[in-house]
Amino acid sequence: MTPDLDSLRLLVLVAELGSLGRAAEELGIAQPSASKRLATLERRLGLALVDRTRRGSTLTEPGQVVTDWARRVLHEVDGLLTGAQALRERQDAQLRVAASLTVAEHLAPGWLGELRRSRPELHVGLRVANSDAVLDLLRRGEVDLGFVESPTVPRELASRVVAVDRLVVVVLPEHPWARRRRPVDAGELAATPLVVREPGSGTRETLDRALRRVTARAEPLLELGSTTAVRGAVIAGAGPAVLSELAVATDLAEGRLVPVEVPGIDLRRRLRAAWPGGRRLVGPAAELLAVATRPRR
Amino acid sequence: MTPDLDSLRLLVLVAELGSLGRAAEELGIAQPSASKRLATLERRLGLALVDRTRRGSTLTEPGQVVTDWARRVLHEVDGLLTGAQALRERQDAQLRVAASLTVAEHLAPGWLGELRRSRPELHVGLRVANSDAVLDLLRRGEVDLGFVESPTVPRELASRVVAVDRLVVVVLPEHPWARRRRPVDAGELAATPLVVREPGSGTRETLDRALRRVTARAEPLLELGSTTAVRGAVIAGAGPAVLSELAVATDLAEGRLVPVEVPGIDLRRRLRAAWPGGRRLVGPAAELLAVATRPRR
DNA sequence: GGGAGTCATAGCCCCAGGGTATGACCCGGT
DNA sequence: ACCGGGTCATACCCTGGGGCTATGACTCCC
Repeated sequence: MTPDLDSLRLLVLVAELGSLGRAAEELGIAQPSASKRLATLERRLGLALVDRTRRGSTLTEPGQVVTDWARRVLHEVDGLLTGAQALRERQDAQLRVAASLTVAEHLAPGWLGELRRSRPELHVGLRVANSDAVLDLLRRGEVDLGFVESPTVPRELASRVVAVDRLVVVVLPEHPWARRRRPVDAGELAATPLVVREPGSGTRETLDRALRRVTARAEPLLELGSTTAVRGAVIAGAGPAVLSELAVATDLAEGRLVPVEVPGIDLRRRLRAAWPGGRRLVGPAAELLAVATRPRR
Repeated sequence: MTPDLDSLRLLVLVAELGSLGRAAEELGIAQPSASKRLATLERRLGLALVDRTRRGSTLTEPGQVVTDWARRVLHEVDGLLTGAQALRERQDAQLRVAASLTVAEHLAPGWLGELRRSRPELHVGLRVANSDAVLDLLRRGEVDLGFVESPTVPRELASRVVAVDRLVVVVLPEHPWARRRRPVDAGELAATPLVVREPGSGTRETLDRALRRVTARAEPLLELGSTTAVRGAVIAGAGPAVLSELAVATDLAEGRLVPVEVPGIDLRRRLRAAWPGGRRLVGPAAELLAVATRPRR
């Protein structure tokens, strides 16, 4: 029922090389194996994906679409694999990186993948820790570059903003806030019981700081220990929540969750790279920093 | 080396249920199988992902990150699977949909997945065709709802804008346009050889229309027959290109490509839903339309 | 009419991953 | 103190998917 990733890889290669045999060679398997593999993939999906002619194979019209979907799957898989490799080599690597959870989950795989495109031989080690622990690792010289989401970094470390994460208020599409014309204001948000992260988490702190001025704060509806738990509660219909835009980007894109604008409060959160000493970064660390600070949308 | 998808699914379930045995039950396999599976996944990735205690299993710190990455992979896989199912059932389904390639590749899987959340039993069939062919299918009554990217629809069909796709000029981060302060203007864009789609494609038409006023048009650098081919050429360093924002969203997010602002020209393209007759949509078609037109970012 | 290219089929073999049976351990209740 | 209910791991067997080689069918081009 579920296709396996190697078959998807094969499909993409066939699409790019135009020949089953050459795709097989690229994958390091024999041509008949590839032939059989592709046949079972087609059988599993119930779709004819490639037209086999005597002079090469081209995608059918459903094959084109499926191949594009397969590329997206493989892109995520590659992120997982490079991320896992970096986690595995966290101690002895040429470039040792530490990142807070938000950065590690959403940004680091992309950066590492991008870095590997230009420096395939570079071994990068990744450690995940909360922002304070990342700063500690930097001070003790156990990592070369860190990514934190805390608003300040101690003065013995150099730092630079690499991205701005925005917290967004999200509700289900059925929720009254999703349709409302008049925007929700800060007072109303504060007076509404929300699904939130536990106190002490970066997300919660940013929210509390943004609502500091507002006096009438409602009790939280639910306090949960992870971003995915909060997201799950919202989708299950618990109520509105405040979450990192990075964490709900695909939910927003697909309309599963709806963002609610709340004018007048600042829910932005700066994600920073930090490194030891006042000295200029050189070598691999500088390259990763360059990748992370590239201009975006 | 590459993990298989069922193991990733198992990992996510363990994370959500807190118990290996319950996850196994959910997957319909025996507990020892799940135990072994998870062990081999950990061996393959070289990471301890879950802490097994005598009263349940919880994720380790690397396990949390990997699980989140796994969720992203599975999300894409689910899109592929629902998409493939819809393609397979394109003829006899309760709701027959036709979509242009752009919509089918980037938007349809999400919509269908979302629709299936509320209506699990609904069979949806999907056909992929260019915009003109979609309109034909609608006129002949072979589909109930269509999605096109053409600027107009014939008056015997009803329609509604569901999304706006923006074409963006993209270059590699090394390209001079990526760093430049002074924006690129329409004349300069038109005078620069670009990697573009072939004449007749929707993307090319939108670009040509936007640059219609400009007299000095350079010859294309390359004309390629698919969006992915164009994207590949840009990444390989061929030169600037104009591509749908939907197609390069992840490239932009990860800094692999850099968008170049070109003030003064309109590269937007409206994606529309269309359906037969002046009558109001009812039933499944109306539900899908509602999903597709939900407010976004 | 070969030669170079495509892909499919046949037959063999191996191991990954499934299942059952069972053991080790922890915890809580009686 | 002990037993029952919960956790997960190990041992063992067996099946099937997917790898390989050898070969055939076919096309196109020179």
